[in-house]
Amino acid sequence: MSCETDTIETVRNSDQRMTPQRLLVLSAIRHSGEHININQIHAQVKKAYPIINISTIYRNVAVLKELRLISETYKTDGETLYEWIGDHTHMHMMCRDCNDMIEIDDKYLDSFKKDIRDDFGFNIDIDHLAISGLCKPCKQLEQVGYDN
Amino acid sequence: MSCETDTIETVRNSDQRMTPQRLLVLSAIRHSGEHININQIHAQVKKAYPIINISTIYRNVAVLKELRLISETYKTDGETLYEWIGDHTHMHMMCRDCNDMIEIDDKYLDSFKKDIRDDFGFNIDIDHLAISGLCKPCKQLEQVGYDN
DNA sequence: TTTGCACCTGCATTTTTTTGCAATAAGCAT
DNA sequence: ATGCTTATTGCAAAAAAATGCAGGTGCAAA
Repeated sequence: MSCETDTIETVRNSDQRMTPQRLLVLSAIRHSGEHININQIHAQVKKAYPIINISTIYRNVAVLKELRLISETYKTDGETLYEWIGDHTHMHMMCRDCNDMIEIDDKYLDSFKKDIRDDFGFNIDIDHLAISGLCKPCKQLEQVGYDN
Repeated sequence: MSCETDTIETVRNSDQRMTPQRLLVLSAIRHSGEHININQIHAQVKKAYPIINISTIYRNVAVLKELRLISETYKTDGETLYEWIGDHTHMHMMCRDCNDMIEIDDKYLDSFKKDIRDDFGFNIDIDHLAISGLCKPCKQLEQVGYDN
């Protein structure tokens, strides 16, 4: 896989080493459908490398996040999810009632980002935010007067 | 303080009770300058109520957050901060290099919120997000070719 | 290929956060 | 005021996450 090669280069070019453990963490995240949490990564990596320690997972995830190869999303219910940063960057909207998450293309942020850059000089990362709110169905339930 | 009265009503109207512990957590957050973390809340409450348990702080913070009296912000460096939700709602931009945080008025989100509501029916909360990015000074350093 | 240095790992330990449970107390109704 | 129901608390214990350290290992340079 050539994309794997890019990844390895990215890691090496930054004074970091590509260890088997790190590679496994990386591919667990990449090959999971979309979002994956620490325990799922651990379980996945264990299949190929049973003795790996959970702290190694934590530390590798921190490194990969730092390198911006993966994104970290704090769900509003507390869970932390990781995701491969591919080309279709997006953000997350999470419903505060049903906890459902929808993905929204980054293009919606374009003008917001521009305003912030113009007025504050702050350059927003197209990082993955879990923005909380009320999804359509829950909003409708609320309007019907059906409390919670 | 009449505002305190409103708060107490909010709590009572939702099947929750206003205990001395809860009130102290509430005012610790309210009277802190802006952001405050769990340990700071704990330390603050202890002054008036020395035997309070840290788990009580965690649980009260969760309740107050649920009631939307306080906001919870995950900084990109991992720290979790709490803040009283007053009238001047705002969001946070945190620099991924220097970790400095700036506050930005919610009005900047208005058109973004409208777009999301129109296209997805999702109603974004004016919650406090810590959006990561590069602040002006760090961006300039980067452009000078001064790595990290 | 070999060497050397700095990064990484696993393990043990500490710190932080969550949870179960019995006792307590808030606050509504009488 | 008093009693009753049930949320809340403190404590202990569990679970989750972070950290220190000594030995192992990637990998660039010789």
